Amino acid sequence: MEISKKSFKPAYYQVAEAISSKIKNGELKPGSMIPSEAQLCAQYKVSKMTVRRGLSILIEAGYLQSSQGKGTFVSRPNLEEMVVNFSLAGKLTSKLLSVEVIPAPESIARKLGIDRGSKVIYTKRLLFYENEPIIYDQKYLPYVKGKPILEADIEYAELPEMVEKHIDILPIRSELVIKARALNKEEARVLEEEEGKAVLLLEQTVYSQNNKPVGCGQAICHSDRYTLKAVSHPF
Amino acid sequence: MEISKKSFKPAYYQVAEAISSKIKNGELKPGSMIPSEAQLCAQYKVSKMTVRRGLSILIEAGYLQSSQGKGTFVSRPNLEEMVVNFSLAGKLTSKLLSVEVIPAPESIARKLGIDRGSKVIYTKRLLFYENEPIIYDQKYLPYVKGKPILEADIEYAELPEMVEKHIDILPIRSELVIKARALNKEEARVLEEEEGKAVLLLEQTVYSQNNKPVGCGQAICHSDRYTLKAVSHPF
DNA sequence: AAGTGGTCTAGACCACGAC
DNA sequence: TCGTGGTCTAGACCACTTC
Repeated sequence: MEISKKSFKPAYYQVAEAISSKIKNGELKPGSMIPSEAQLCAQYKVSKMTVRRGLSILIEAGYLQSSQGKGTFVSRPNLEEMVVNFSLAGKLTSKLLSVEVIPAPESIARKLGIDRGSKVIYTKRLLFYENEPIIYDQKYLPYVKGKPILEADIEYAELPEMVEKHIDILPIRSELVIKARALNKEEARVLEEEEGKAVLLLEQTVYSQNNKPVGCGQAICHSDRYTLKAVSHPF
Repeated sequence: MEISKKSFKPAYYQVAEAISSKIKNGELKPGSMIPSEAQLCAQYKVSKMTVRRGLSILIEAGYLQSSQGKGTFVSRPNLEEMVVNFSLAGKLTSKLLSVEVIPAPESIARKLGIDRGSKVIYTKRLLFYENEPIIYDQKYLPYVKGKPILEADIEYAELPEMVEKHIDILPIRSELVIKARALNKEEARVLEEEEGKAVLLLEQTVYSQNNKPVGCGQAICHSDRYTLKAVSHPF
């Protein structure tokens, strides 16, 4: 009825488009039930697997919700779950300020689940955009004896990459806590900004397979020059 | 070979688990190619569609990457894309401070793509956690004549919901800009906090089908009592 | 030509909900 | 019992990459 087999778009995608456009233009309203899979198969002349694959796209995007035995229903698109792309690098240039092996401060030891005073690698980086300092980035990871650290590897590396290289563990999960805070004296000096200025603070922790923290870091972001953006999961 | 048909977990899920555990324990290393779909079918004694469905889970989570004609390869899990659940409500209680129809201030008119001075609905809310004010929430949406606003609807409504009810447009996309800022006098009074204190500022804009902005808002978050959390897309 | 991933089918069977 | 979504199959065909 509606699906063109000659199109470059696959059939399942066309099904998703057809239904989502009916939602967007109001033909299908939130709360209402859409035609059953069997009906959609007949209507679009495609197989059940194809219909289901199309629907699954819209389900994931939050446009639809289905429950076994009842049917598939239109829901409001999920605009509360948003994706933030937390990549400090990209267009920024990077300058490595220092790399040290130090005894873990209390707060870091707690975060990493290690003994206070255990040795950790502590790196400081400054990230620039067009020669202006934007982000002051500090990372901590457990120090493993006999694993030398190459400064060249650190300058542009993100936390997960450093963990993989220097602890030889593949991080598989990451958490980010987003806060606001006032700049302290040292941070202000590094970021060329006034002390006490409000800045974004991004605290990242990465975890290994066993849910053990294997690295953490904080990024202090000059708030006039950098903002985080998040977007709802689109279709 | 590995898949139990009696398990409560569907076969495709077991395939995903089997492969992801091989990645996590290092048996399959980033960069390396995994067995072809045909081989996996033979190994696990399941059909191609089932294998592919399992793989697609890991592809979406960033563990795998496949390219037509070449193969499917292990990649580092994507830890840069993180999901932040931006729901102000939930366990918070809400108090509506005011609802007004006002001429749009310059900044809001620009955000909403309307003429400066056009009428907008302006709502102010205060959100509490255990009787402490946490978030000062302000919203703006175009005023539509003849669409009365029920205060009861606003007290707990989020922006997309308000837009849907009062402009009769279903918002399908949302953007969030996350900043840090110092509290001004009015905000400090409302949040019972000192003026100049650093706070998180969440600026949300919601869009209609045609990518037209149909509402915006800002949430000022008491930073000692509230932090945003984001997590990497897990499997 | 051979091997890879990508799409699609027609139908089977199951689990669940409403009647 | 019937209609719904959820899983799975065996095989077909296509598009792309490599040799």
